Amino acid sequence: MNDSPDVNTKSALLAAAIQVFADKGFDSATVRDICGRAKANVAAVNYHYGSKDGLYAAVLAEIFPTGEERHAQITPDLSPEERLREFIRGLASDIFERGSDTIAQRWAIFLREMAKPSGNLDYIVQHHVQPRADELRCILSEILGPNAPDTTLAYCSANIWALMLDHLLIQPILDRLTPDRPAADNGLDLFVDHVFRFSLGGLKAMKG
Amino acid sequence: MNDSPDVNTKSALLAAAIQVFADKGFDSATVRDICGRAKANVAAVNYHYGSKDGLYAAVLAEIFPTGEERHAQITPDLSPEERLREFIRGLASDIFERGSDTIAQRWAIFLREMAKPSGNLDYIVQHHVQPRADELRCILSEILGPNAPDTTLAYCSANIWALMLDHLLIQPILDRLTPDRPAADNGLDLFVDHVFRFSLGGLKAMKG
Amino acid sequence: MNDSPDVNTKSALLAAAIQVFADKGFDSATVRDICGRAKANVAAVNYHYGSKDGLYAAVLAEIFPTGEERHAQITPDLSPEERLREFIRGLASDIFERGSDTIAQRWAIFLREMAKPSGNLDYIVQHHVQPRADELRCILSEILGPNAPDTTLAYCSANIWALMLDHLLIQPILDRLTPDRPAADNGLDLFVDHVFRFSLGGLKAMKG
Amino acid sequence: MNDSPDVNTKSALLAAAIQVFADKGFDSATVRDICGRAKANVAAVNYHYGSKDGLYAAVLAEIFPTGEERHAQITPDLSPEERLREFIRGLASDIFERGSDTIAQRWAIFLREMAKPSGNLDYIVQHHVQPRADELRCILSEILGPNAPDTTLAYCSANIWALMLDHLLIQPILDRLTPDRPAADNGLDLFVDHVFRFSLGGLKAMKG
DNA sequence: AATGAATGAGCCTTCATTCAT
DNA sequence: GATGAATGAAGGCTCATTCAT
Repeated sequence: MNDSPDVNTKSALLAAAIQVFADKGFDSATVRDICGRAKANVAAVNYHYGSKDGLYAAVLAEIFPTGEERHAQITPDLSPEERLREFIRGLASDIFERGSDTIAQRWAIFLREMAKPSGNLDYIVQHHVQPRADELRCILSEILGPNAPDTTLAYCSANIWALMLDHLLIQPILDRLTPDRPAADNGLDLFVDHVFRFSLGGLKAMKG
Repeated sequence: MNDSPDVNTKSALLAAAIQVFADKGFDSATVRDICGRAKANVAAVNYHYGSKDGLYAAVLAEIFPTGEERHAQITPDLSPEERLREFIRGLASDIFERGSDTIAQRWAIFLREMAKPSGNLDYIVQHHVQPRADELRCILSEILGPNAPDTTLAYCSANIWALMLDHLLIQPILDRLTPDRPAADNGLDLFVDHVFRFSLGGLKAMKG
Repeated sequence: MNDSPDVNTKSALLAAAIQVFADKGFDSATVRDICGRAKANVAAVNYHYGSKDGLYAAVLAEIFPTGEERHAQITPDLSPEERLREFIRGLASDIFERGSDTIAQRWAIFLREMAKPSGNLDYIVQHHVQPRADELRCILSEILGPNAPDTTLAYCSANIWALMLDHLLIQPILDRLTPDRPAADNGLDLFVDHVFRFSLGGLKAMKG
Repeated sequence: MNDSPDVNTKSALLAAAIQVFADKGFDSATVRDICGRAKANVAAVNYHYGSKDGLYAAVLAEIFPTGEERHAQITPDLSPEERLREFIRGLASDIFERGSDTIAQRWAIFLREMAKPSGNLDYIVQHHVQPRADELRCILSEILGPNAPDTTLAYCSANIWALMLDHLLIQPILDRLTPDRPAADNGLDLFVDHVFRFSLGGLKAMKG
């Protein structure tokens, strides 16, 4: 894993930056903090990434990879409903699988980016969201049938995203509203199941 | 007490602060900017609100009023379904009614607060969210029937919130994903209708 | 004691100022603090005393009164040695009599004024120190005899002052050097006695 | 390591700080002033010393060195009286030797520290005063003999300090009381001689 | 006679960045 | 290739003071 005694300053910087940006947000994150955690010089960020913005862009590129590698795995011979379930499960495990810190940090950064989009949101949407959105739209299109108006399709697609993402967004509220609720990440299957049934119910209602 | 040319520095400060906090976020907002827009001295914020934090707290208090004034208006003789529709309509008009800038700014601030909760989120949840959440839960409880498990109730409640709020959260994404989609705020009734049908479908699916 | 419900703002201000100036020094004292303790408006100092400097001058005038009222009490029919003892005793009780806070505060202010003389030191010296210095010089002159050179007289005078005052100046050092030493103010007589004997010994040595 | 045109910002900063702190006192000294005199950037103080406090601590450490280097020079084969004279002479030249500004500034800072002790007084006393105080006490102990009570020893020790230091403290007063007196620093030997004789006289009086 | 509001200068500190080595 | 030193702009905040009432 080690290229040199100090691990490789550039990637240590990146790793530290992910932590700090996720934790503090872009504005409140400081170059000094990042360099400190990476055990690097204050000037290291500018040296390796040109600027704080450059580092942030690099972080996004690292954390939201181009995403070509996924999705193909959903076998097309399943029924659309089954594929919806798989889609939901995949997204859910992305969101709640706290095993890897990287995932948690990705969503923290994502959320912030949503709350105040920087120029980099384009990048994220294009490379990370778009492929999944296309996949979902394709599934819904099959479920709703060919006659479903575009508006309905768009709305429903957004709805499913909503059901998933809001668990992300809303968590701080739920923490305060019902502090003793069952943790979502304990019962991932339960959650996936629920969202799947609710979504399907909603979709059918739109169809009928 | 003062309608003089500069209207009242304290409230001018508050108004400016709402704008700036909504636009830049707490960290990136500067006292100087706020005072500049309020045509007040740099020291005015500290004089009137003690500190930047104090001003922020005042902004939240202004923008998320204690909320006692609402909710009673939903007549209890309506069917639960009708009441759900009314609830959705009310929330939707809160979110999308762009007539008053204040509402847009409130949600911008709300979103940021969600992405990085400060100590003030407690306040918002308690005074603003809690009453509405109670109301929704009450409605859902009637729709789902007395036998619905608590988990389901909690999930469904969160789901409805999600369907509403995510239009807020997701807008920057949709802007990039499908820039030419029909604007939600043009067809408020359409949106309300959709969410209502989708939700009801989902709820029924949970019940059956 | 009360001229009006709020005691008389002007003198309340003065009393508060003495406390604060003694405690913090002129530079670190703040008008707000003083007004706060006097339960007066922020503008009160400027209103009543023109400025912070004006208030400080008033404090000095209050704390170092013109001093005409004293000294006559030392009966001239005592021997010069006895009069020296009385002088020392008088000064010592001024310095160490902690019964009245005013005295302690006076010396605190005096010390600061010595460490960095402001224009007001002239005032203090003229009104407060001069009369005592004259008295001491007169006593010493008798003890040393008419042939003592002026230089010696000046030095000796300063020496006696030194023996007294340094207990003021040096206290913070002694506190750190020998924290468990016998407190000077417990044995005032002891202290006076010592200084008297030591001084007399010194004086005789200068004479012989 | 650097003799370049600007000599070394860090030490230039220190030199400037000594001047300014001595002249204005800690509270009234401004970082801007110090940096200005050192021809350094405003941020230089924080960079090199962490804070204004840090710089002040560095100044004290510079100006009151640990003091191990002295004292040994007084040859133990002299009589106690001779050693007392040497002690007085050494202290006097410290205090009045205006050849080096540093010494004058040291005492100015010392005086202020005495008038309002900061946490750093501990440092000064420990490193600078303690060794000299021990030395003096040792000398006095020999002069007063083994039977002298501790109190007397302590008092006498303080007395000698007083006779020396007060010329520092009292100078601003004397300037105003007898502006035309012979300057002490012109006749250093005279002053040393006087203090020595006066002290010895006092000590003998305590002994007899 | 007295005050609450407002002011502007100035404080220490922190920031991302650049420069010389 | 990488760094310690240095920079200047800007940050929030505090201060004594003034002004309109």
